[in-house]
Amino acid sequence: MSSSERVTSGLAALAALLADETRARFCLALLDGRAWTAGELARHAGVAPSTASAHIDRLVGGGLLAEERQGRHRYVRLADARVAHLIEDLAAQAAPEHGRPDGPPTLRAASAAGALARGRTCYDHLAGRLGIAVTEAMTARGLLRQDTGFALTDAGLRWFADLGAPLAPSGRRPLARGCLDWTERRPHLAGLAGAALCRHALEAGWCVRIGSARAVKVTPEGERALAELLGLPAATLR
Amino acid sequence: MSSSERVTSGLAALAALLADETRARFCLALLDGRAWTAGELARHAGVAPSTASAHIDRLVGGGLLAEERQGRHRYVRLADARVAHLIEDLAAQAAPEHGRPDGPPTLRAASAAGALARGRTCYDHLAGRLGIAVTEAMTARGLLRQDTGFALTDAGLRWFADLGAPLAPSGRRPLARGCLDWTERRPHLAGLAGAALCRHALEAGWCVRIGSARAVKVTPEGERALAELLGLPAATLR
DNA sequence: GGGACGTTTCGCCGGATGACGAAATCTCCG
DNA sequence: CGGAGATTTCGTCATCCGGCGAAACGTCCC
Repeated sequence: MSSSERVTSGLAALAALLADETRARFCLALLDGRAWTAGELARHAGVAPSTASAHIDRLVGGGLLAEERQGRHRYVRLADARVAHLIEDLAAQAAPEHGRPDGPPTLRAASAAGALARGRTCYDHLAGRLGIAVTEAMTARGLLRQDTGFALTDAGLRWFADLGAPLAPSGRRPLARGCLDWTERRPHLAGLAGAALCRHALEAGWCVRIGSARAVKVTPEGERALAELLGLPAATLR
Repeated sequence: MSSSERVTSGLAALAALLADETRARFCLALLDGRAWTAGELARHAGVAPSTASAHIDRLVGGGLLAEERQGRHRYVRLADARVAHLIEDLAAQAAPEHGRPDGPPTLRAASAAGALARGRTCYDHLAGRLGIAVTEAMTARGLLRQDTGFALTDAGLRWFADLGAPLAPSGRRPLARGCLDWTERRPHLAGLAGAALCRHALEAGWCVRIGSARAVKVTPEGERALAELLGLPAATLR
């Protein structure tokens, strides 16, 4: 009983951390995987610095955020991939049903900005249309198996090695896992492989971050590489 | 902006549902996968029926619970497997670090009640030592692959078919997924396959529920079956 | 040294929320 | 029909919590 007692209050306490709009906004912003300063978060959420400070205290205390102090700055980021995944899951569950009416918005999107794939990062891996497209292409090529769960195949392991980003099982984080995309409603590749792919994509110039949000856009080189390595038609990303 | 606005409030609202101890207790109780009446939940949590009623309203309204009214009873259960998984994930994250001191408790447990495996159900699949043992045995036998993610192998698919519980991909729920066990700190089999296995185990008399909690114990027939089908030594479950 | 800047501490205020009990509803069953 | 039991509605109360601004504290840089 006392044990179940602890689990109950632990769950409630953890949920309480995310139950406030300001703290929720902080966490969603931090899903970009980078470290933000306390002041940046305060401005982002539109609250006073003192208010933000107290919130950050609670989030750090609750183990959701990790902090690193540098001089007069207080940098915070999500504690680890597991926390990031948890927040993504919650956001996915909370996402409005968004039955997308295929009216003007779709048409406008189709005719819009050239090489812009509606992609974004989700903590440390690719998400959005781009993330889904890559994940589907890998599945179609037999690099990833989604029919019986979510795992890389041996061919998938080789593919990463050939890419120059060999995957080494490390710690508790799984090599591959599906992360439900809350805009596309389908899983995209997460886990160590997802992180490695995203890192490689940014380093190799396949895509670049745009703005301060989590958005990324595919570069021409990226289109070529994805077409060659995964058979992804450039049109898919536009 | 308005979109990110909605996501933020959605996340906060969802978290707020679980941020109350009483509601958290309800949800954890409902993890046994069965339907409880409003009164049962009220007694379980030690609150007045009127209080419980209001909480259930909110949980149902938030989509976490599904209700079914039968006469003067109001039955509620978790809305679906996804909600159950979310709650398990949160509980796992919130679980105290539980560095288990291997003193008396372990010794006592080792010498205790004969054929009692410390198993339990997690919504609709097996968890605890039993769930882990089964998952590990399936992995060792090549029925499940955990090194590159978490997925059944083709041999695993056949194993379920041979068992008389063929798996048919259905809807959005994945065939196999890892569910982090918050007492064992390792993933056990969840998803459709986990549910099928648990259902089969209960129907075939491999294990029976004990008490009103989520605990299950393995029967002698269960020991025989698990030894034969998975090479699980009976001692593992004791 | 001194000013600018980022962060924190403190005290206070107003709104939100969970708890209860009493009484009203509703359903079942004798 | 009428009583028993399950659930809900309503009014009330106490508490908690997030917000702010002012002032203090540290660090950086001129």
